[in-house]
Amino acid sequence: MPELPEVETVARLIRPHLVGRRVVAAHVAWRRTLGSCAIATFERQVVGARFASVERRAKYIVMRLEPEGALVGHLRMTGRMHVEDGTWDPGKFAKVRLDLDDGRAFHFIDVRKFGRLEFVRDPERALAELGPEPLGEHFTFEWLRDALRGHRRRLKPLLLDQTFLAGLGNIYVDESLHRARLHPLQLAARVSAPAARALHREIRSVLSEAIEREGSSFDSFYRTPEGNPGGYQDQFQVYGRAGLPCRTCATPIRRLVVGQRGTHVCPRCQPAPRRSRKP
DNA sequence: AGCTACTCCTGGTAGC
DNA sequence: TGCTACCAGGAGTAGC
Repeated sequence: MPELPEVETVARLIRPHLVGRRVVAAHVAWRRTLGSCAIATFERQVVGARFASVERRAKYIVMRLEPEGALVGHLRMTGRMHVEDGTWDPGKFAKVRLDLDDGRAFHFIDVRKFGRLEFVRDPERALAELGPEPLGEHFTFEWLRDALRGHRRRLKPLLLDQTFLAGLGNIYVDESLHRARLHPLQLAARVSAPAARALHREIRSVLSEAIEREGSSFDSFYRTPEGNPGGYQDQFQVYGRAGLPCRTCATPIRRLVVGQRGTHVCPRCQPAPRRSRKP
């Protein structure tokens, strides 16, 4: 499912097709994609506006509009964005289409309908609760070490919390924890400084490598705006590899459930914390 | 504060 | 072949 590397890929690939373009018409096939906004209101706010920029913040795509406001998109599990010629058929899962002044069209497509494309007047305020960007300058080893100390939560739920750190999802948390040799149930406050340094390093390298490969595709859902699958799934060490040998030590990867999320660990590389709960 | 459970959704898959 | 049941999960919310 789209996490930071997938969303970054989408933003990079749609940006050159959108910036400078004006919206000449909007078609909404599923109202809830717009959040709480009525279709007529959305159309009034978007039609006639011009795309000023396309940026990623956490797992959101922020498309600033002139003269005001922004479209804030979230792909959730199965959302896709495309910019295609006007004759292109987005298929039966099309949710929103914005016709552009160059004859092309922006499409928001979503099988499971969890994705969102919302108009907001003030994107800074709408996204104010998010934590730091893992690839940004504020996410330093020192920040992570100190932030972990201040929490009594377990590592995995904490790293998935977008108000703590913004952009990681289930896949890249599992991959980062494995590479840092940390167990997902480890209490954050008990992570040593050297382990925090490893976690900081591995989060950044996992995300950077995944962006280089345009994200991960392991089912039919995530595709880039050009229709291509990502390439990072070939690098997975643990995610989706339950029962398969660890690529480091050959111990079979185990799957557990942490916070209702499928969680993948190597029991040897990532020793369980003392006094960990038994299932 | 931090946990669990539930909601929203539907294609894919396992089991019969 | 065709049915049913269940699974995946990002984020929001409710309740303990």
